[in-house]
Amino acid sequence: MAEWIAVAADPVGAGGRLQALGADGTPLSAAEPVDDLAEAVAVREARLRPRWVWAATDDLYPRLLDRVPVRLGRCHDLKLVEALLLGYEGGHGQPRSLGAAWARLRGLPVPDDARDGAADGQPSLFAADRHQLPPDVDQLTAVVAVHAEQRRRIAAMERPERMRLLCAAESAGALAAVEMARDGLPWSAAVHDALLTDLLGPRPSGGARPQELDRLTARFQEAIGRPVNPDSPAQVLSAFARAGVSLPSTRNHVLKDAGHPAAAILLRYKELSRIHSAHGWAWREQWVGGGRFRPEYVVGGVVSGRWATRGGGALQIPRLLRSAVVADPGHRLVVADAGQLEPRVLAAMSGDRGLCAAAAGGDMYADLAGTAFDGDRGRAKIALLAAMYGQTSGEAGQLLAILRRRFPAAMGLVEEAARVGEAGGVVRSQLGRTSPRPSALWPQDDEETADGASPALRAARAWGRFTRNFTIQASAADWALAVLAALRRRLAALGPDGGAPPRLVFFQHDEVMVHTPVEFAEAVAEAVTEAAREASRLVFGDTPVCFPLQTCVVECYADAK
DNA sequence: AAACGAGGCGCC
DNA sequence: AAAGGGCGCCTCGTTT
Repeated sequence: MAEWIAVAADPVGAGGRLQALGADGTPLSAAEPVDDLAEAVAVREARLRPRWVWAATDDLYPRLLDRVPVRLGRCHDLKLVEALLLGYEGGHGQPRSLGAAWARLRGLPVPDDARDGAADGQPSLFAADRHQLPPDVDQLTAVVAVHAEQRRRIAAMERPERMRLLCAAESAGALAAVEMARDGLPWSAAVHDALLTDLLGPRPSGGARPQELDRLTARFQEAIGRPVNPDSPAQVLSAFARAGVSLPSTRNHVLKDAGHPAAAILLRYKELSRIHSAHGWAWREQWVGGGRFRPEYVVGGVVSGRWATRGGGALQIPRLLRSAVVADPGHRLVVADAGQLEPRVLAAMSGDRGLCAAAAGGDMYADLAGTAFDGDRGRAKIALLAAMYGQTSGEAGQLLAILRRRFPAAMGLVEEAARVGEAGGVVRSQLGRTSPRPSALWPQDDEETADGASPALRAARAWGRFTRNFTIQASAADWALAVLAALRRRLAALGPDGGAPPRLVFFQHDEVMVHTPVEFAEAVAEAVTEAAREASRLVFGDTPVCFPLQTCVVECYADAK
């Protein structure tokens, strides 16, 4: 019956308290103590499918899952919502814990989030500490009060329905993040090992260096004529200088054009060295167990709404290693990737007629090339990326002039976002996620320099590029989160009771992966397509822009295209 | 010994 | 004319 139920876990033990809430957030009944919170939540989930209201998903949901294998449908994460609302209200960076929100509500001194368990990774002894609540404040009371206040704040906004959607999607993402961290990404140690051995030589014992890295180091030193450490950019630069090659840096694109035989060897060394140090045997020991790679996702870890990860570099799995991601026997991976998401977002947000027409089809860049760039798809792509990132150097400058002439509304949107940022203002995503303000130190000194670009001016322009990109990147994240939430709900409806249901196992900005028994694979692929359609309508409304989610069913991630 | 910024590169 | 946005994590080399 109750659509919303507030939850607080007891400081010690398995118990807690629940309280049903009405449509405006006010309690419908007295708080109900329960001995086994996880069991009580599971029972009510099955019966009522409410939206669970609690201090922080990353704190409570894992503890529930430790006791009962229940999957919850919906929640309202007070900490994540508080961060969204604070940002919207211009208060980025303020403490967002339950205790901080409570203190602001009551006009009390606001505790900082420094000892917030979720923030520093150090779980504190008592749940009350975790949420920064004073010892004399009842947690459930605070949950109910802060929740009601958050709903009031949302209702007062210009577009409350959009912020509600954003809060729901962010909270659903928090549920998914906990579940994905527990389920893990299928990872074949055998395939990974074969790959490493093939590239680096047999696994060295102790802390020894792999054969191939030693061999490449020796070859590089011979070619450059000095015993330099290839991992030291400073040593490498001076060695090249002594060999008569002056380089501005040791970056890949510089080395590619260095015109010295040692450069090619060094490039290969750097490629393999990175694999070894970032995703080698030591990495696997630390992050892979039981055939699963278990990273920890940090929802709300990026101001644009993208997720971050803690440990394991889950969002940087090298393409080279994707063959190690293999479905269990009898299972498949459904990999879905939103192609050209950001330019499509730009089209939908700006409503630019020409760009919308291009974004109605399957390959925007190709379409654009045909209408504005003499059939040159590569230039069309560079132009659009430059518009969204604020690039002006090289050929991008000319291409931007074409965009400005042909797609004035789209260019107007990103240029206005840049101007706002340069002036120290904030911009918002489609659903209302808000950019931070530039640091308080900015803009101060404005001493003119010879070329006219004072430090303050350069900083302002850099911030303009940030707000320009934020508008697009954060709106793309809005859409991706909405897809994730919609897909998660559809998957829950798919799975059998008791058996192994389809599971979300990976989410990376504009890409999702589901691990599923083979008999559900086609249904999962269908669910992905429907989730994309649903998210597009929810986030962008009635737009001609198409947001295709390319989906493929594979046994191995490397086979996804 | 630990902390930090810089340089660099993986992913989107 | 104007030096392309976001992240995590590695190593180096210096500072504390």
